[in-house]
Amino acid sequence: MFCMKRTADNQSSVFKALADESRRHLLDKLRQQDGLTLSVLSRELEMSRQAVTKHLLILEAANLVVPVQRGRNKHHYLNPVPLLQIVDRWTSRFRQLQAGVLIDLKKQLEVNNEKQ
Amino acid sequence: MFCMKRTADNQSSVFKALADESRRHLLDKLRQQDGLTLSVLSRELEMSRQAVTKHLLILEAANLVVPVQRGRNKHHYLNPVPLLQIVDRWTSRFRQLQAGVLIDLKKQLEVNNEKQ
DNA sequence: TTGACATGCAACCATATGGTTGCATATTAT
DNA sequence: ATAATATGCAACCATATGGTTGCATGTCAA
Repeated sequence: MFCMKRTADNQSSVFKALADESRRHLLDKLRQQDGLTLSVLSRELEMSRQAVTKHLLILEAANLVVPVQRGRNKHHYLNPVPLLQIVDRWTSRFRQLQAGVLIDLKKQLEVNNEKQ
Repeated sequence: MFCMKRTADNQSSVFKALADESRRHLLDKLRQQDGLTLSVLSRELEMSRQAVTKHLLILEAANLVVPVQRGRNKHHYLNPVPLLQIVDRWTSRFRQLQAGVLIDLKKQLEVNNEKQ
């Protein structure tokens, strides 16, 4: 519930967050080791701290990463829920087409041959 | 096979293609009715033809849409395979975390309470 | 207390992106 | 043939984006 409240509406922010490869690397890093701090992330991913900050803000906006301030350290925790929501939604939307793909491809190939 | 050959490597193009809402609308439109032509898409989505062209080029680069030229018409067919590949990959990557989410959230809340 | 460490914030920059306009080309229909 | 239709192509524009630099603030440890 905590992690659902802000993600249901705007799948846009999630797609946008996932669009950048650096941010996907960040997610992967956090998946390997959760709760990493800003400076650690910037060190290990060989990115400037400020760049990491900007990426993390976008990931936080998509609720994919939850920041926890502890003292002077900012820890980052992964929240897979928005990702899985998106995935489930788009899967159900397109899974049905999978069966029809072969037929479609057939159609396309016929048309292609027709033209060549 | 036909639809797999170019998508295995660069998930980047797929993420990029999905990042824009207009392109997601295009995919939805094609999901509703496959094989639509460029001008029809631009009419029904109330976008300029040139804008649609650019979006379709990006979708084609991600192999999410397959164009078929027939006479003076360019028909567009949906290919759900790259999407489902991405989805499966990222699902398997993050599904395992879903079980641990509650524990993580607990940890976060404890830390939050500790600070307040 | 004081210096090292972790982060926040704002300005700046180069490039990418989404979109438009104008013109050229190719195909269909009358 | 000729006009209407469908698309391609290139230049241009405003804004978004990813990234940097410099400085300020806040926290921990000696």
